[in-house]
Amino acid sequence: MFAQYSYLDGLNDDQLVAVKALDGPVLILAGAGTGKTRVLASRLTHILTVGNVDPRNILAVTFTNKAAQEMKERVNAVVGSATKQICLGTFHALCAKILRNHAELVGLKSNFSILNINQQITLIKQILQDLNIEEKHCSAQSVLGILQRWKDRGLTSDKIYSTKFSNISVGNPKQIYRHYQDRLINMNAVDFGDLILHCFTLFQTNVCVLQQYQNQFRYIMVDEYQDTNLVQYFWLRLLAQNYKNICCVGDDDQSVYGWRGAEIGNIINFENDFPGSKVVRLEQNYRSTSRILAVASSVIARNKGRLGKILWTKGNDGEQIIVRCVSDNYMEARVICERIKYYHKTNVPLRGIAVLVRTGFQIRAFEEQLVTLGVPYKTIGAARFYDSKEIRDVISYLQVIAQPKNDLAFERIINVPARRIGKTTERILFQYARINNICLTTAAEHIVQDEVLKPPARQAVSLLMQNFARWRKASHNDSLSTLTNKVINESGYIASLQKDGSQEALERLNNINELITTLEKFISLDNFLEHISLFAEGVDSVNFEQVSLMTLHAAKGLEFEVVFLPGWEEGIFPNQRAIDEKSVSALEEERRLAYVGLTRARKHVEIFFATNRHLHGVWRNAIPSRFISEMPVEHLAMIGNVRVYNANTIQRHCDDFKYTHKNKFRLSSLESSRPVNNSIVHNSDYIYQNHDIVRKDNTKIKGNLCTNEISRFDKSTLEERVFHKKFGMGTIIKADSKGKLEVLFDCEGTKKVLDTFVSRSK
DNA sequence: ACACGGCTTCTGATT
DNA sequence: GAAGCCGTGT
Repeated sequence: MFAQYSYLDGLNDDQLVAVKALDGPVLILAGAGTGKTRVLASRLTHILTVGNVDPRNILAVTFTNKAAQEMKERVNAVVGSATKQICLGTFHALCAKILRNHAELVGLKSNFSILNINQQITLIKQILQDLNIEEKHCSAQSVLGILQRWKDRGLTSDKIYSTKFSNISVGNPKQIYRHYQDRLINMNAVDFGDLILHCFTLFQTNVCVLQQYQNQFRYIMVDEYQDTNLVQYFWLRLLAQNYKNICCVGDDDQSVYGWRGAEIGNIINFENDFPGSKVVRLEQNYRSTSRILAVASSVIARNKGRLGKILWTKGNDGEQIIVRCVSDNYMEARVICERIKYYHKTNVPLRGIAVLVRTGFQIRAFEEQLVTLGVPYKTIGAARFYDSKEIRDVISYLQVIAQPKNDLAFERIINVPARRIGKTTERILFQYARINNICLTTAAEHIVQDEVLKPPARQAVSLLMQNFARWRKASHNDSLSTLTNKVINESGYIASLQKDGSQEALERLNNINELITTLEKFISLDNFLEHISLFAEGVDSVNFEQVSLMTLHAAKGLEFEVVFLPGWEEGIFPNQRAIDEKSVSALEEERRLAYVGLTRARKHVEIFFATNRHLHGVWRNAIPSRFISEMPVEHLAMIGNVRVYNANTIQRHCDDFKYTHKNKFRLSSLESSRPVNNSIVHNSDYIYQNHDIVRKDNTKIKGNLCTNEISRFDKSTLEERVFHKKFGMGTIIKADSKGKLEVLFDCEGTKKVLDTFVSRSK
């Protein structure tokens, strides 16, 4: 009966069921590569066509901007211009939109700022200082982490009764939370968690507003449901209460955002949460070879508490998965780039090749190697354009113009470039603002009328305020780029960089020019500021012939013909923190990431591990990831000196990691399991000399081979002679077990130095 | 007010 | 190995 609808062509039976089930709650369990996005887009089209629904009555929520973009494109291809009217976006973007319409109901103004992570940290630091809590006892970051987790669970500060989630030893987290929220409201600002939480509060406390949206959204679709957190679930449930037409799509095996508060329980319990729901499983895989599926399934099968799916394919067996052991991370980058060239020669387009890493910093080595080989690549999730200092500065100016209460932005640029507003003046200004409970801009405007400041300072502040008043006025008429040009010229920002004249300053000037070019794309200042708050990445360059370098997280939802998976070592992947947590759930999340990585590939997977890794400027040895031992050997091709450890051995080794302080762990007894020295000695590119690794080509001499020992110095080594690069020869007069030394230098007197900065004199 | 040096932290993923 | 923080010196 639907035969006339071309968007249904070629869907399999399960997919058809999923597309046609429009009414009531539906859960689509979509395994990797089972055509989920296609089903989602078809379903949206079906609602519009068969259901004859106005696009404005559809809410489509995704988790990432990338997914939102992709869905927009797919739906647009079928239904055209109506797509624009669908309420489609990430949770955060949609909530921000709703909040701006009703800001005053939660104590905000509609031009509120959205703080980025650094601003959040700065704010927490200020609050800790206000409350006389020393950061030694609780770092701003850990405090923020706790607040975020509370927000993820829908807990406003008045709902915090016990502090059992917290490991803060000093201070009262609830009190910090309250102060933090007060300051945010004062600054007319929110953080990421607030976007959802405020919106949820808005719905709870304003029935009329809630009803308005409940009535508007006749159909709700949620992508990546496994990644939603508790407050997002509450939010969805409120909105779906009226029509109950909610369709959630997800895969419990690809839930990898637990660290951000995602509740895998949301998807596991869907059938209980939404009574009368239908569940559809998509299990036919259209992407990978059966070997890849077998390996991926074998790994993920070790996880407990899955909903359970069995992926199958009509495709070929394909080739074995390659597991390659290399001596170190530099070699790893080199070999992978060689392999990229190899695949490229056999007619795999570069865009079909990806290197997927566990952590962002790994990307760099591949970038360097690809640059030297002249292979084009693109990175996703690496250092971002909007993060550079000069761009942040310019944005702060723009924020102060559009959001006068944004104290953090004001603080950032109050003396940038230097305009003789120093620490003293700043302090006076801050105190004035706090005492009178006003924002810095207002405080500055007041204070220049008084005699509080000495004339030079007063004049400097006055000039700045006049500038801002003028720019603010101009912002209503000028185009965004004209305004920005005014700001960077009249503030002296450009002049200070030109005066500097260094290579670095030139680069900064270039960056600013680039920013001004991108500004042309935005229709207003507000529009631009919203964009940079909610969208991590700029515009994706057209993905022509480029290799993709990205994190496993960023790769979710993508597919490639060839996938390289470097760094499969205990401590890297699974990540050390997941190992340290010693919880089953943390490791299971790592395992799901492995599953995501493996299932990105259509034809070829190559897994790498290095026996030595240069990390934090120090050489460390490593053992293969336990995930390698979880894969069926018959599907693997092992290359190099591969030594696979079984899970028990690994657990024992991991127990041997001992904390000495904070995050730095040291190895105590891995003597018997060091493939380390062998592979170095046998590797033709390196020479192993006196505990140092020296490259044969003499390019670099880096660190010690085994610096991960207990400090070389203690009480027994007092009086010993040491050499320091800066201070020369000296005698140890104090030493603790953690590597802190006090040395009496022959020429420089007594200095406190670290173990790692001195060498023993023979 | 600002430069400089010593030291610490980062590198756990994203909105 | 780099960026950022803090204390000290000018």
